[in-house]
Amino acid sequence: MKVNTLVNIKLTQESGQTSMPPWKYEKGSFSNMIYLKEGSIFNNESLKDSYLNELPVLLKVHQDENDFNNFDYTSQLPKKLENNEILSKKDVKNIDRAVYEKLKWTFDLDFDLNGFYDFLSGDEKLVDSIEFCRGLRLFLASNPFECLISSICSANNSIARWTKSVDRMKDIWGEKIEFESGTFKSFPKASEFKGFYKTPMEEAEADGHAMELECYTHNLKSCGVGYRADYMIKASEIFSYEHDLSDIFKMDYYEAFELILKTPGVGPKVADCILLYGFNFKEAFPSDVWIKRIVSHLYFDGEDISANKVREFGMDYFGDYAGYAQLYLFHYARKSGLMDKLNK
DNA sequence: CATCAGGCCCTCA
DNA sequence: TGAGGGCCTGAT
Repeated sequence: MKVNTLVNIKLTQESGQTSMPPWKYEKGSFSNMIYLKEGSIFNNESLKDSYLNELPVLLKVHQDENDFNNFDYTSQLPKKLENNEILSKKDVKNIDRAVYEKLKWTFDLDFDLNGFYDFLSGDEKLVDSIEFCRGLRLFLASNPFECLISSICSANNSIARWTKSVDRMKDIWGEKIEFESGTFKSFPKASEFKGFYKTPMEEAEADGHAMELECYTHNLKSCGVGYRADYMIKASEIFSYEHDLSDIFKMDYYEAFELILKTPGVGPKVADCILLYGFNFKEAFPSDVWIKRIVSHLYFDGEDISANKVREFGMDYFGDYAGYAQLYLFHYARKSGLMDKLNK
């Protein structure tokens, strides 16, 4: 299927947004398994039972180099459904529609990017960012819990490290689903996550120390998350028992911010990342040290501004464009060489 | 080998 | 209510 919309898929995938690691990249296509949760997908009762209204689908997105005005996508059902003639025409149609909705969500395709560029054009400090970032969009979470853990993992960490950690968690604990194009793994649910071992020692004790300690690698520390393992376990407990993450979809920004900020390992910057990349709250302005440096340089004459002041400035100055402004400022600074200059 | 980046939590004014 | 030290890992 072809979609005609301005978007740079590769740039969006590789821009380090904490919704999830980049998808599997092969021969110019990005692939990922997503779950369709719409209860109305199936008419067929046996399918409803076997998948509890969560149907895994492989989504593959291809874009020709340097043509950012359109892209192609295909979807595949799991192998065990492939030659399943019980799928009615109506089921197939419902699945196709749900896939397209998920695709639009993932790359924020309904956002009026050219309207945003009109806004940037009115700010002489931002107008150059358009050419450096053309087609960059939000990369929205397929799975809010994965976004929560990714975001906690990203704190005081590098993009390369947190993406590797999250991929490793999927590899160890994810549900394995076979597709014609290969095997994919899901991100584990909060209710499973809260039972994971934190350290090799915990894992070894549960196993009666049957092997050398270094052989135990199915635990959070072995994923390279360090001291964040504690935060992640506590966060998964909170969102298994006390709160349902999807409740955040029903809240306004301020209520959601207060709630998510109470999660261990989640401070103001991570909270805004979760709300922006996980839940599409575009008024969030995640303020990390880079945004702090860039905003200080561009709008405060180099004066050292606290992260909290930067956040307030961004939300106030950019309003509903705050999230996109943050995304564009970061990548503009990265690509234009401004970052290297500010790092001195 | 040492040093450093990175945001949150905790302690102490 | 804000300043500052320590945390864990991987890159250099």
